[in-house]
This record gives sequence, structure tokens and C-alpha cells, in this order.
Amino acid sequence: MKEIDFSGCPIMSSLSGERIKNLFEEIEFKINTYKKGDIVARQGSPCKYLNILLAGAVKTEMVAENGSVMTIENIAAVRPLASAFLFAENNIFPVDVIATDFCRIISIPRDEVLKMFQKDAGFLESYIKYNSNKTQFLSTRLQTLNIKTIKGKLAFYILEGLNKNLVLNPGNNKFRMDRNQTELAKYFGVSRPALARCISEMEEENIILIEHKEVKVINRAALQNLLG
Amino acid sequence: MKEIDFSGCPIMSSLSGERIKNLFEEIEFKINTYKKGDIVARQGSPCKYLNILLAGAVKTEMVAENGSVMTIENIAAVRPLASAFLFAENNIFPVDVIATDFCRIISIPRDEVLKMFQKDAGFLESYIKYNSNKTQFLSTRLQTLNIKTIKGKLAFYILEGLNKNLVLNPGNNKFRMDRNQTELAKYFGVSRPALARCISEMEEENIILIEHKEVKVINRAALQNLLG
DNA sequence: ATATTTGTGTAACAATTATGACAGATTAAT
DNA sequence: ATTAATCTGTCATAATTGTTACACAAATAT
Repeated sequence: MKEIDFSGCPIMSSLSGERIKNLFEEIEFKINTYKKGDIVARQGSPCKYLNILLAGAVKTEMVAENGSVMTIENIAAVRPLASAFLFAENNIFPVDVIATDFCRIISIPRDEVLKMFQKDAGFLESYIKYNSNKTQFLSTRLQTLNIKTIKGKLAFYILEGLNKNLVLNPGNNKFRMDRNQTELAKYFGVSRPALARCISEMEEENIILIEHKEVKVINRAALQNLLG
Repeated sequence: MKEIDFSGCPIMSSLSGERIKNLFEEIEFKINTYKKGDIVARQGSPCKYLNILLAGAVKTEMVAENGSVMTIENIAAVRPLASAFLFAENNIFPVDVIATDFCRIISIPRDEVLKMFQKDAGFLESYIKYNSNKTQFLSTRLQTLNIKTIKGKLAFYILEGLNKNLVLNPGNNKFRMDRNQTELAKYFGVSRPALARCISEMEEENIILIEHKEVKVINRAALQNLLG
């Protein structure tokens, strides 16, 4: 019990440490560990537990049959994994979940989660909210894919990154990417050389300037125009 | 009251007609009608109500800034609309919702829905389940988009369509598409001529045969190979 | 039955991206 | 500090798809 720390977990946010302790004394669960590179869950395998990443980080990837891979998202502790699929009729993992670091993951059986819902309305509400946010995320991801050109995807990504930092640095025109070029290409589902070429061109056109992972926006209007 | 018929609605399935009647006597709601072509909700507008399509049909589309459109799904009554976004932090419609037929839509305020959760656990459970299924759907949609080639998308679509009919016609190699070529191109987010060309080529290669909306699979293994 | 609209097949050409390959730069490991 | 591994910039070529255009077929309306 002592080893479970849910602080920062969005679906546990409404619960006090005391409350969590009580809840987990009454339910069944198990904890597994994984090392970097381990496959935590396979695309297509059934999802019977609420899995919460207690420590470490994972990435989720979608694999097409020919092996072409698209990274969906990177997840760092403490966060639930695939919580949206636990109660679906076809409750299978839509992605590969791969440890990108040493990981500790708690697995709570479906039925125990239902019990927790009954015992604590706050938990239920944050669960619904979290899944809503998740769906929103998938929608945004769909939107990115709906943009056909690489320049457009990049523009979308940069404008989004700028907005996220807006609260921290209002009026700022810089931000730091959390991916390198290779990872970014995977995220977009495009080839790396093609992405590099687009970056070069956009730098030549004085729209952006990228140094390492630092992105500086020079012509914001031009970025907006690229979105289509 | 007499005009509300939720039969067939997945999030109301656990409730008896009597129960629904009682619930809806205690809560606030409104009903609007739309004619074919009307915009029910705009991409980006806030989602403050649980909207349930009581009669008619709508389509949801994602619009990129340059106007390129991708149809996400077609929805026929009785179904909730964008139920997954109601409780998200950023509760905005991710899509345009457009009436494809005369529609009646009931709108229940967010807070009233919360009340209904408290009053009826069955409703709550089916709500969670429905949203889970929705997320699964979006994932599948992402998967389709992750397939790069048009032939691959088409192969995925056909194999999926075949599977859906499997229960009705086991071992069958035919099915009827619910979209015409133009709609299918929009669904894939590709140009119509390019789709037509791919169909032609796949027919020449003796993989499929499409007549009107009737699809016949001749070489299933070849379809599998195209998935990548 | 005829006119109108909508859907389909096809073509030439342009634009974009993938592929594979390589050298140089950067970062991490020892 | 040096080596090894990874990342980046670039290129030529091939493959795929978009664009625009047009003729014809099919469905729908009058």
C-alpha cells in the first residue's frame, strides 16, 4: 500500500490520500514493473484492467500491417492507460503501449473499478472527465491527420505548441519541442527526409527558425496560411 | 413529453419508458428541429448540452482551414451527438454537425445530465459505455488514416465491411457499401478521381469487382497485402 | 418521356512525398 | 577526451496523389 502514490493522477485528483488508502484496502489489484523497451500491452489484446502508470513513461503507437508506425502519444506518470477502452463493448487496446523508461503500473480489474464508482462519486466524475478529455485529444489527432501537407501539419503543431506556452510566456514567439525530428516525423506519419526538407524550406521563407528543439516563429500569419 | 421516444438510444437502453418519463418530468430540456442541410453545431462552438438525435440523420465533418473536408461519420436517430465532449475541460465540438434529413434534437443541459447520473446508475453506466465505444470508433478512424495509400484504405474499408456482414452471410464475399464513390472519397480524405483510379486498377488486378454499391471480393489475400 | 442533376470513368499534367543513400553535426557513453 | 551512436541536412529518383477537364451513365424531378 505504502508504495502507491497517485499524486498528479487526473482520475484520482478528487480523492484524499486517506480516501484512496481506504478504497484500495477493499479492492483487488496488482502491480507490475517494466523496463525500457518492454511492451506493456499489444495492439489488439483485450483490456480488462484499469491500468495506471505509477512511475516512468510509455509511448503508444499504432502499427499498420506493413509495419509502418505512427506514434499517438507519449505518456508520463501518473496517468491512466487506455482507460477509455475498459468499458467499451470491443474492449481491446487500439495501440501498442511501449515502456520508454522503467515503469511501474498498477492494474485494477474492471469489476473493482465499478465498485469504486459506487463507493465514490468524485472518482466517477473525474473518470468521465478524463475520458472526455481523452476523446478530445483523439479528435485533435484526427484533425492533424486531416491536414494533408507536411508543412500544414508542422504549422498546426507549432501553433499548438505556442498556445500551450502562452500562459507561461504571453506574447512569446518561441517554444521548445518535446520531440526530435525523427520522432516528429513518426508523430506526423511522414518520412523524416520529407519533414527535414519542409523545415528547411520554411526557414528559407523566413517563417520559422528551428535550432535543436527550440522553435522560433518569425511569421505567424504565414503559419496560419499553411494550415490548409 | 408524449413526443419523446428514446427507443433504440444506446444511452437510454437500461431505462424503462416509465423511468424515462419520470426522469424527464423533473429536468429541464428543449427540443429543436432542423431541415436537411441545416448546421446543427459548428466545429469549435461550445458543447453545453447533451444533444440526442430523436429523429432524422446527421453527418459530422471535420473542416481544415483551407476548406478541405473529411466526413467523420453518419449518424441516424436515435443517438447522442458529441456526448463525449460534454464533460471535457475544453468542451467544444470537434466537428461540424450537419442535418442530412429532417431532424428533431433534444438538448439537455450539462447540469441536468449530472442530476440524471445521480438519480439513475444504469443511465450512468450506459453513458460511460457509449463514450467508450465512441473513443474506440475514433481510434479505428485514426487507424484508417494511418494507412497511407488509397488502395490500403479501400482494402481496410472493404475487409471491415465484409466482417460486418459476416454474421448475416457467413463465408460471403460480397457486401453493399453505404456510400457512393464521392462520399467514400470524402470519408478517406482523398480526391475522387484518385479513388476511381485505384478502384479501376484493383479491378484490373482481379482483386475486387464493384458494381454500383455492390462490392465483390475476388482475391481476399491480395486485399490483406494492401493494408500496409 | 424528357430534362436536369448527380455520379462515374478516364486522361494529361503538376505537385507532393517516399525511398535510399550519404556526409557532417551533435549527443551520449566510456 | 575519445569513441560510438544518434540526429540532421541534403540529394536524385520513383511512386503516389491532386488538379482540372471532359464525356458518358445513372438517378431524379418535372
